[in-house]
Amino acid sequence: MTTRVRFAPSPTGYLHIGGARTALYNFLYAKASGGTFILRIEDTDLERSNAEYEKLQIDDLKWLGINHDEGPDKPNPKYAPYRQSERAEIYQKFALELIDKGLAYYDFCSEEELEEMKEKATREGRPPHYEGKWKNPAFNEEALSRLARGEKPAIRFRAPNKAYVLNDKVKGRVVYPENMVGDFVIVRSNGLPVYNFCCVVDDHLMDITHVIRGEDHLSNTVRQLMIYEALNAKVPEFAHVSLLIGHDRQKLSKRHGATSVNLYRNENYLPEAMCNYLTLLGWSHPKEIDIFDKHELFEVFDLERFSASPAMYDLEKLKWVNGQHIKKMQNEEIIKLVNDLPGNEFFKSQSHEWKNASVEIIKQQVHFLTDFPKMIHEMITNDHLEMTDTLLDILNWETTPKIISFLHEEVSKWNTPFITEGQLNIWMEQVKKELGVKGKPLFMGVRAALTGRDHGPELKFLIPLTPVNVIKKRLDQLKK
RNA sequence: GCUCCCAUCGUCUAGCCCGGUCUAGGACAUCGCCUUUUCACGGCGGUAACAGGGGUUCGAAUCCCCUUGGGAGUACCA
Repeated sequence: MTTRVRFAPSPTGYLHIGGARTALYNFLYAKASGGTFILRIEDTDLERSNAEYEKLQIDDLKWLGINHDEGPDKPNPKYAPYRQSERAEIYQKFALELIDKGLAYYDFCSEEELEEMKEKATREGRPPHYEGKWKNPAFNEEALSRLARGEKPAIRFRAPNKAYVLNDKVKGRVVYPENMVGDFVIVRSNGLPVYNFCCVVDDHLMDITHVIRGEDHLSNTVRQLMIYEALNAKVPEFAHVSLLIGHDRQKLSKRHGATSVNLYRNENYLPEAMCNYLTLLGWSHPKEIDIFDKHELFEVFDLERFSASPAMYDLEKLKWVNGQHIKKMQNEEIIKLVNDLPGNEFFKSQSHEWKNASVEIIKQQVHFLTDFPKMIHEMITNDHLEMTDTLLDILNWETTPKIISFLHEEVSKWNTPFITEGQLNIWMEQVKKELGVKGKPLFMGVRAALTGRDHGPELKFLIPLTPVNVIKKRLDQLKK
């Protein structure tokens, strides 16, 4: 039997970092085991679900390169549909079957009655389990007649009073003691089924073999085990991955800042870097390496190397990972991406040769794609002089004004758009011989004169990339 | 409250299942040095952890128990 795994988000918001991580783990496991990765939309909560969010989440997954083999947009007729809201009859049928078998029953209790029962139980120190009259089979007939009259009951599952054991791939052996949960609702009175029920029905019908999901579902799993049993369905393997937490060690949520994938997408983080970092939050590579592409994991990913404890989401390491991926990228690829960045007209207008040369030096020292335009502006196109103390100091050296005068004259004679490295060397020689300047005063003086800065990449790389008219403007200002 | 889960450097983690090879390894961050005209990158090095207490054992980060701390669940949410 081939492996079938699924990611089952609720379209109630943007794709969350934690969701992306779960999706990624499922995707990787499918790839590693030659299986199928399925996207299922859990939209039974009509009030909170929204078709727009479904689309946005799928977009974000696609951006991350987490591609599903089956889903609402790629249906396999054998398993479709993939939206729970479109599977109502299926759940209805299964629920009715459970009622027939006496494993579930209609519950006509009102919200108030339920609330009251719960309060009473808590007051008396009992677990707040359902104890309403409809649990009693003696009321079956009354239930049927009220149903015939058009009343709308919920359907409640009769929770067996016994212990359950789960052999979780991450948590190990988990024992749910008997009486841990009471009878729970599987179909609401409005006819819509509830998560714990449809999840099992779907996983069963879709032949899901491994359920990889967040640890927040671990307690709920006992309910699902009960339903698998009632349905006489094969129980899949479970892997409950630990949660992502914020700096306060609480479950990661909106108040921790940027927790939606689209935020990182908008800031031009590399999707491959995001995946890389997310993978590391709870899973470790057998060779202990920490920079890799998804496809490099297809061979080695497994369920055995998950950490059981929660992981703190930390931007610092993500920043570093992103930088590492930039260094790994081909210049051509970077050029394409940088070209599309906003506010980047200068870069776009340059020759391919120029782009390649600038990318080559800049990629060595940045962490983000957006640093490219920033660096280009800062080092190359900006003709505004920033008078730092260090720069002022350099300008006050007795040799510097001589260098400025000399270069001012030389550069003004220059009329091609760029200065060549060869020409720069000639000038350096001339300054050295004719003006008698060498060492630090030479390099810093020339740097100050040509760049108007006290820092930057090596001059021999930088100057051939800088337009002559920018250099001229800088020299004009310095001359005064 | 009850139930379940978790516990190694500030952070992510290796090691734990199959006790000795661990004076606990790697990575991020941090600090120092080297390289560089400067910054960055890079290289080298440093600081830094087995939550506490009991067992079991010749020997425990590794096995068991308790305590403490953290997390999740306890819905006609997912």
